[in-house]
Amino acid sequence: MTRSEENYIKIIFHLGKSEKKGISTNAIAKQMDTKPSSVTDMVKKLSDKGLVNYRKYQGVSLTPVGRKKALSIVRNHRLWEVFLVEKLDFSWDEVHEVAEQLEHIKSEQLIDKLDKLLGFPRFDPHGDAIPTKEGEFKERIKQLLSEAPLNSMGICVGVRDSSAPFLKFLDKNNIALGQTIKVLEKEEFDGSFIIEIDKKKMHISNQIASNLYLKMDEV
Amino acid sequence: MTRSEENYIKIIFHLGKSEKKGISTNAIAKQMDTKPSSVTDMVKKLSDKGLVNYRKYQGVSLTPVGRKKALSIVRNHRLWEVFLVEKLDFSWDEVHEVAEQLEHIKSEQLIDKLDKLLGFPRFDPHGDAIPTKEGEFKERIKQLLSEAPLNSMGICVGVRDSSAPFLKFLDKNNIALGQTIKVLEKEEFDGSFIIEIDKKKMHISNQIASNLYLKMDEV
DNA sequence: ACAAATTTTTAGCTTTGTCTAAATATATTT
DNA sequence: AAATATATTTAGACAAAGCTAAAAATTTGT
Repeated sequence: MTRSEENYIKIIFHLGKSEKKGISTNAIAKQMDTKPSSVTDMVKKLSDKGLVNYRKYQGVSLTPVGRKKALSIVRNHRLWEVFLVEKLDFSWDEVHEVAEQLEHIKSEQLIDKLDKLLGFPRFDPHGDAIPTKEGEFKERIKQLLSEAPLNSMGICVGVRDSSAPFLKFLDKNNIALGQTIKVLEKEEFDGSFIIEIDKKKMHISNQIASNLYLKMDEV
Repeated sequence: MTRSEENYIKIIFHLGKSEKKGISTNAIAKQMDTKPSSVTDMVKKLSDKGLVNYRKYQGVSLTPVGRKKALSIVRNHRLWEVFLVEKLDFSWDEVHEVAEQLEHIKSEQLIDKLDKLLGFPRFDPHGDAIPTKEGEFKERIKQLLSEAPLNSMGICVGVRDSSAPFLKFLDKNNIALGQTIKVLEKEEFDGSFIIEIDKKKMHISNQIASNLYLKMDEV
């Protein structure tokens, strides 16, 4: 598989998660930053190779083989992201571009050993699940902390209110993107929560909880 | 610079170390595993870009800019080799192929941080010097331990006699490829040596010393 | 249901890096 | 120094992956 083929497969995979029907060449073109006509060409090639299902004008979807391949690329990408953040002190938002290159390195041994070095992580720095070597993959959902089930765990991935006072509050309380948060209790009276961050319990109001996005395990 | 251009520059650099005159397209073709005619095409392009000096039928050499670029690629390659051996437990002889891919990843920040993670190593697992970020580079020479100057240090990189008894002897005495060896004393009477390995002194006969290759610093 | 708008595909061209076969320079031998 | 051998370059072609412009299919609006 060429690098370009791998990129197409990866993007079709990501688009396919939200869309149940065939993915349009237009949508792919937008993501790949290329023209729809180029996509048509490539999609035909991928179809000939048995990686996607394609019928003219009807959009594209991955075959089981294509999906397996896509999962492997996503696995590489996310493992490298963990490496960059954990071992090389990249920050959260600097890793994507580099991981985009590293994901194409071809060596099964390399990925196995990298996985081991990192302690077999299950999630990347953005809170997204890392597919296993065998291709198991359980997507995590982004949701508001206030809507998360009790006793669930997740990673803080974003804010709804990005006003200065709110961000200041988060900073003061050591709540940062990428942090693991466990939802312990909900007080029905005022909708406030008790959560655990860094092995410390803390109490947050409903207003805070309704403005923090987490990536939670499906429970 | 494309990946292919980088590979040409790298190979011209390596060939240029032994050869003082222009490098022939034939020699490059052999190393690149391609045809001389393809080399001619590429070499013209590199010449247009100011990376090599080229006159028809007269061979090729790197310009200062080309050399700088080559050193950067060699630096990447060797740093990745150190990473693979030190951090991922690759063995000595498994690293080249993977490093060949990793060397082309484009991110200055990545290499800086990798360098730091590895503790700013000066030599790769094969005992070859790693060019500095600034492009300083002092080549190491492979020579027999028996011919190394006193008080010099080097890395064991090969054997001249590869018979089973010799290899067995090395194994028994914990002398392995990749090991750092310091030459302490030479006994003129029988040509034997006192060397230091792993902070322990040991005595070896001239016969052993004349069959071990080291990469030594130029002194 | 039919015209208009949009999406998708086709056809033909470009660039990069390669190849083969033929032509031309250089090197070697006698 | 001429003849032969070897090395190098040129010319023309090809595959990959992209583009533009035009044609065809699908979807939308009335």
